[in-house]
Amino acid sequence: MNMDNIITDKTANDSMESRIRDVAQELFFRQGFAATSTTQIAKEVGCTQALVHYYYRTKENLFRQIFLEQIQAALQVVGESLLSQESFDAFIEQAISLYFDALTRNPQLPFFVLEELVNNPERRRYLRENFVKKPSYVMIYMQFEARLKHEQQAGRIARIEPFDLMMTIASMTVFTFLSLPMYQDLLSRTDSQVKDYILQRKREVIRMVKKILKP
Amino acid sequence: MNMDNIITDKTANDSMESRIRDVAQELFFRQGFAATSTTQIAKEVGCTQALVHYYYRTKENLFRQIFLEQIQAALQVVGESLLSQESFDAFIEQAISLYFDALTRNPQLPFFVLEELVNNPERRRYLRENFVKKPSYVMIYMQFEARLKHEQQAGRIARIEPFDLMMTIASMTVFTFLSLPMYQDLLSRTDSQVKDYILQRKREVIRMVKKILKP
DNA sequence: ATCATATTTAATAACCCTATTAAACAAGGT
DNA sequence: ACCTTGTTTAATAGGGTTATTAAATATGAT
Repeated sequence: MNMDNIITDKTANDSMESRIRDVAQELFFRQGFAATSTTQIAKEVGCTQALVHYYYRTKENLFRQIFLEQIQAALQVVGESLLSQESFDAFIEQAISLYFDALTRNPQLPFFVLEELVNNPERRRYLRENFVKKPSYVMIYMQFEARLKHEQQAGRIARIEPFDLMMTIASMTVFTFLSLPMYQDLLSRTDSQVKDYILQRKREVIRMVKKILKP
Repeated sequence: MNMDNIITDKTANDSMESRIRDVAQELFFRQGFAATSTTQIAKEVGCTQALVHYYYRTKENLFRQIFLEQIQAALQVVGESLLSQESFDAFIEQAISLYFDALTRNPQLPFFVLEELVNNPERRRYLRENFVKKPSYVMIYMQFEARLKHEQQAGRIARIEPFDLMMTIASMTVFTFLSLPMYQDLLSRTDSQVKDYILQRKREVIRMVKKILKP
């Protein structure tokens, strides 16, 4: 592998290594870990299956790399939203909007993460070791908690546990995208109708959360 | 297969056929379709793998049977909750409570249904043909819609689209259980703590939905 | 006791899967 | 031109997978 390569943006790089990574990601997203084979990945890339193993040695390895990157990117969005210095209401609005936009760009992400965490204790352990323990991620939550408590003491918003607020926002955001294939298919919606639906749902979620937060 | 069998309750019946079904359900729930093999099912039942195919011919067949039963049972709960003749607020409270209780008894159900519907267009088509079209299920939704509109015209609750209200309740209920393994594992909670958490979350969801519905 | 019917097993065909190995091929440096 | 290093392929070991088949075993009815 050429480590002198100036281009480090993996998505822009079209080397075999990154093409395998990209195709693998797409297939893991669509089908999950168990239903995706290295043979299928190779076929879709247009190389031999041995090459997939040459670069990543095992399927589990390839998966983990993608998995961590995705989780990291997702947590990044959550972290950034907390940097807002505006009023709490504006911050909540901005945060929800940011989540919706991030997931609109990557609608399969919630399911991908869920699938591999729900029925895989080993991966949850891996996640706990690599992220939840990390001070930076603990800090993000504590910051959110402090800010909420502060607003409550000032009487500007209603009493609600920080964890409950977080879960409520996560629920409504994530579930919108989890149920999207059902929405589209069962109600026979076009892609453009789905886009409108997401925007409309975003507005509605913001409205509802604001109402919940009213003192 | 003995069709004269008086016992029709499948869970109480310990014939090989139903034992296979029960074990298969447990494994499909825990691991999903792709990660579960008929060999594993047979091993857990204590019979040969050929027997699994003798009764159900294909793995897909066995899966579908379980899948339909579960969806049917889930929709049953939704339907029943609408029979309530109490005030709208009481009805909402009762409905959410019912969903939470149903899922507490069967916490893997949301993920099981999701897993197989999200990345399987073929199963979504199957579901649409078998359920969404059925007049009884259309009726359930229309009943809910009519009742909500009626309350709104009377000025007793705030303006909100029936679909949005339904999605909101579904989001918060379903997501609680989807995220349960993460909650338990990442925060190192005991089973009893998890139980308390579910109850607490149920109360909170009811409280929030009521607040959203306030005029 | 016999016979039909239902249940269960052993054996196997015909795959597909992961991972490794050795050999072929490219490209750049000297 | 040659050698080194990195890339890619063909071949294959050693599994596991679904599904079918024929043969063995139970069960119940007559």
